[in-house]
Amino acid sequence: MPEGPSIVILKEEVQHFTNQKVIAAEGNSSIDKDRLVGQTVIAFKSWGKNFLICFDGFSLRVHLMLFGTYLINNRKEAQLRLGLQFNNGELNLYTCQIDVVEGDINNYYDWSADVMNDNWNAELAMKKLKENPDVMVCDALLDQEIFGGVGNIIKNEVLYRIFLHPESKLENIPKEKLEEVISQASAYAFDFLKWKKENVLKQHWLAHTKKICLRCDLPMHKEVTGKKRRNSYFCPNCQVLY
DNA sequence: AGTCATGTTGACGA
DNA sequence: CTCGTCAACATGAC
Repeated sequence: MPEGPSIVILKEEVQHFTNQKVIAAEGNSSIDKDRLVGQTVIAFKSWGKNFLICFDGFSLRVHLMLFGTYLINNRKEAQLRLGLQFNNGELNLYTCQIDVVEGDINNYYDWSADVMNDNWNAELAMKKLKENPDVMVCDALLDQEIFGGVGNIIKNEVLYRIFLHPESKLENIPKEKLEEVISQASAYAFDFLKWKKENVLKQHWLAHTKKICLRCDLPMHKEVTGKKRRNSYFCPNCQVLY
């Protein structure tokens, strides 16, 4: 579910509920569900891995974390976190974190930091990378303040694509290579989106979960890297450590 | 069947 | 105070 492109898909799949009024709201979420009833959805948005349901004066911020799922016009046995009923169907959210954001959502999110947003700003990302010289690139890619929407799969695939070792420190990486980190973070997110829609995402993975490097035939390394302690799949032969 | 994982936060201790 | 570490949450794919 949870990387940025999956949230973009969710947003697209619920577009027919835009301008619809909430008829009923249920589920075990601790937010005030009564407040939602009678409210009209103004827009569905996404910021990185956050799915946003915008009403007049407030929004719901939904984060699917690692195991979050949703069903449209369908239900399952699992505990319902939040279900919204509309006249033309229902949206059911499971295993997610939901908060209320008061006021204008634009005051909470910088759209230029979301790699899939129309306002994504590569120059700003470069500025942030320069401000963190001692950070490893594997951590930088997962930093939602810099690359909103990038998750562990995108991280691993981007680094493999550009022949860059996950433990390279930003200050040691040549400027041209840093530019590739930034451009591919966004480019791969859109490839991910396309492949996921076609249900062929996994077969396009070149690094993530792979045991052998398809470029040099040597074993891939699976190793927890960086301060964020996430698994990196990489080829120590092909991916340069700066 | 057991293992692992597309994520994040907060508590705790050094 | 700050840093690192770890538990916690909860589900589905292989």
